[in-house]
Amino acid sequence: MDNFIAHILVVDDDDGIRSLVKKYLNENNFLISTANSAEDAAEKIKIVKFDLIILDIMMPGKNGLEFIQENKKKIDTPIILLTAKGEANERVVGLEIGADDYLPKPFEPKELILRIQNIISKTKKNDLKRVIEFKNIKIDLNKNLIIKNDLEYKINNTEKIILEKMINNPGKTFTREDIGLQIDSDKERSIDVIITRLRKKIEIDPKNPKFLQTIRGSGYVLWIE
Amino acid sequence: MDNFIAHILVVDDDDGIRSLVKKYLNENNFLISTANSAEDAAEKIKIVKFDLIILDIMMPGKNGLEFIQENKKKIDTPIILLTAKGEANERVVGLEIGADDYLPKPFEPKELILRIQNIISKTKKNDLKRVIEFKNIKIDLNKNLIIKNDLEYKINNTEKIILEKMINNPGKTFTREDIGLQIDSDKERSIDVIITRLRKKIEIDPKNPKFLQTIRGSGYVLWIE
DNA sequence: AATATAACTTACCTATTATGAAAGAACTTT
DNA sequence: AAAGTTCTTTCATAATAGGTAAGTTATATT
Repeated sequence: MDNFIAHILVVDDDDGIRSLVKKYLNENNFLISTANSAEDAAEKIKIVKFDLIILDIMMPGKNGLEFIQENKKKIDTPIILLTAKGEANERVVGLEIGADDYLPKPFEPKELILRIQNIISKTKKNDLKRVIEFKNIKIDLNKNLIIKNDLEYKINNTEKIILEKMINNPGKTFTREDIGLQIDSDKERSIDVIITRLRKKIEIDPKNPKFLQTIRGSGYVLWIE
Repeated sequence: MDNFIAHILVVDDDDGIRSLVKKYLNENNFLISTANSAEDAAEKIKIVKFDLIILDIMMPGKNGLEFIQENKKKIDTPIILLTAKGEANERVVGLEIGADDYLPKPFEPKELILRIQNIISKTKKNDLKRVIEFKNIKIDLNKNLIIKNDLEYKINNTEKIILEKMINNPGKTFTREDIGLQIDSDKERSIDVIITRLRKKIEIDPKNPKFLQTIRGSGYVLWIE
């Protein structure tokens, strides 16, 4: 009974809906937490890492869209929006600013489950790599180590956060802003410097980076293969 | 402007909606065919391979759900369902039997586009060529590299944009204006220069271009084979 | 063949962007 | 409090993009 599929945060100001959804999802093996406002939710996601957030758009105080705008980049938890029926405009905005899916009210509980499973399966299938190896380099995020030519280099927390993101999105270009959000810094110069340091550890020839490359005008990419 | 993103079949018994959707999607670079019934659609998919089907559920004769059940397994074209508002039940059934997404009426055209792009990108991602090889040349748009005779040449963003277009439309002549639009330049001479630079990287004998050829008075073509 | 038009090439210039080193500030650990 | 880390700042230098100009070459037109 304690073997849950996923931990979901349900954000809705309506007590009825919250408890209804909670009850139904509980019966279907999801672990549910709830929040009754965007502010409440913002607090909770600081503490717990959820697998999914179900978010009502219309709420007193901050609404769902505002919540997404403020938090989506920092967290990468998928979000399903609950929209009032017919509110096509809100759905558009929601998807544009980063919701992963939406569900127009009223919805069948069964549909909610389908949508949830769809999203969870997407995000769970690439479970995160912690140890990778390529060429003569081994990166071990569990031990905070990079091993290059049998030499061990320690990586600190910042470096680890960046590497973790990049390793799990090889080939994806990260802007300095992207990286900054992860490590909670808005100093672009600092990010340059951190990249330089990383290169010293990860690259065979740090002056001619093969793996951690610059995309001029855009940011940085990690190539592994 | 014969360069469509995707070929879409719109199935709806309502003339108004059909032509409206067709018009809007046309303006957004989709090639649209229409069918006014499930039966009609069934005929058309026998002949043409569409990239996507937009399907109204409620139609006289066979309805959308029946259409899916009878055809989904044979074809692997993704389907977006148009559902009447509030018909949660139909949505559930639709998703269960194989629709890929649904759109509750009324919808914003913009939302339709978003949904379409979402699905197309999933299915087409692997179709858009990012790495191609011919003769002794390999173009890797992911890594921004051209490899010729085992020598690596970096390509910058401008070159990449041009190459990407050309690679995905080999044999098509691009005017300088076409190219200029892509790279946001209206300087024809500049484009000459960029082509020259590209040839140095891509051609075995840049003075006698085999791949990136001039169509005098018109523009340039890329031949790959 | 003479002329006009179009395309190519080279070299140069400027603005932008990235890098590297070094030193100080902020934070942790001992 | 001292020592060690890590982040930030600054600044000088380097690399790159992409446009311009001008002479050269190729192609078409008469």
